[in-house]
Amino acid sequence: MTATEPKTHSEGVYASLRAELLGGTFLPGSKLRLAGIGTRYGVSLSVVREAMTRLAGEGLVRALPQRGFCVTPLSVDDLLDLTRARVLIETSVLRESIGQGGLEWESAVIAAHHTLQGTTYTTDEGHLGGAWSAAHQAFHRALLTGAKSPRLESIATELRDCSLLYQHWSIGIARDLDRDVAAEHRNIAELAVARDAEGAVKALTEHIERTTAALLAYAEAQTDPGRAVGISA
Amino acid sequence: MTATEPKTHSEGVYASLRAELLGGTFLPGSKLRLAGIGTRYGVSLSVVREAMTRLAGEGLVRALPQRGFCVTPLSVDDLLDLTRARVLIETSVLRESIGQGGLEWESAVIAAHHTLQGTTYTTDEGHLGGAWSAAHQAFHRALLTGAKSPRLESIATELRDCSLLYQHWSIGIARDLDRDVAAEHRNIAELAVARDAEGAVKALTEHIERTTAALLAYAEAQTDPGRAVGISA
DNA sequence: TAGCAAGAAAATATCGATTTTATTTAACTT
DNA sequence: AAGTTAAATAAAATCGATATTTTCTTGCTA
Repeated sequence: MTATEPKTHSEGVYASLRAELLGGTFLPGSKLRLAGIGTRYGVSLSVVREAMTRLAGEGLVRALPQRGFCVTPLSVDDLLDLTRARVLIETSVLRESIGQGGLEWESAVIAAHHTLQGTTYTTDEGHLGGAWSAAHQAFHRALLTGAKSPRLESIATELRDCSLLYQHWSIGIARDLDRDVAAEHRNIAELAVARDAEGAVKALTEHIERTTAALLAYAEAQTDPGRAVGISA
Repeated sequence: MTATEPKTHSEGVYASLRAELLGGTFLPGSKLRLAGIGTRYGVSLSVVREAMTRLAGEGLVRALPQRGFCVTPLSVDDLLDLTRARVLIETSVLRESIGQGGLEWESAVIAAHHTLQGTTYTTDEGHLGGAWSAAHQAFHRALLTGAKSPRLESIATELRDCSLLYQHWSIGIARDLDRDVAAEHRNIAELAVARDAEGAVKALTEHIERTTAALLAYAEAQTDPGRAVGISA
């Protein structure tokens, strides 16, 4: 394991909580009681609060003044906005990445793709595997590293993390796309390394939008019980 | 005044501290002692810490594990990256804004521009006026509201706020650009409202890059004492 | 005098308790 | 029985104090 020892207690709780959130442990919109989390991690309220504040800044959690924190509630509107933002930013950065990336960038992309390919998609319980999620994020991140823009990279990553919150509530349909997704990734990687900017951008756009479309279809299938899976109309 | 009463103590300190930071009160890179700020605002360390954590999330402050917080240090590299990110995002959003904005958007742009025009650029002491800064940010924000994308708007605003940190350390040269800046704003507003997307994008790009160029020239003029104004090579 | 080490001082990170605010429950009115 | 108010409970926000860690100071050594 490459788990760097957290310098501070708060940092550790932040990281763990973040992993839980991105792992789909909590129901979207559900309340996060500070005391409970504090005792669970064996720390004081202060450190939970600090971790929460940080997560709120990233948009994974929402702060409700005088009412604590809750997991960011999902909505169709936000999913559409999020998708739009992701497409706009990730494609722009990918274009620059392809234009400026060197050999080390190509290698990173190929390596990340290889790792992704070799990682199982779901766990036994049918949930998104943590390892796959990590590899997936790493792959998309690698695509953008050629642009050498820390700011843009981190913005893109943050948005991608947010959209991960949505993906844990649709694993049913996601399974149907299993084969497609792998092909899409291979396609994107190949086009990027071949320096076909427009092709890669198109493939990435479709990749992102296809996921959203699947999520929307799933949300719609839940005619009324949108609440049940945490997606409010 | 439209100053909404802060729901929570922490919120109030956060807002005040934020205003101070964007107002150029502190030297970039300087240490922010929690105890001092706490007593100054008459609150406990906890609330200062929470405010700081939030500001760190926005990039206005930097958290140094076990060593507290400092104002985000400035660097030429970061300024270049920041500019690049701003140009990329702001122009993309502006394009969409011009494409989708309705009459209410046009009105908002015109109103914001009018306010900006009527606001004094600097204070007596030669510092950037708080009122002008606010009007300036509001104008640039108004330009993007037509896109109707909360996420993209807030990302753009956050980046613009970060770049504001740089602008307080170059007011000397900024004065030379006084007339130009006003003309640039008028130009951008007119092109946007006239739905000349490409023209507006070009004008906005130049506007942003011109400011950066001025800052870089200023930084370079400070041959050695980059440290003195908080800009490290 | 420069460099290092030990001790003192200061500052941060964390805790446990208090105060304040929201939420639930229960009693009461119409 | 529905709605409303009031007490009781639970939770969050804040505080003041303690434990750690860093930073500064001072005295020593080469």
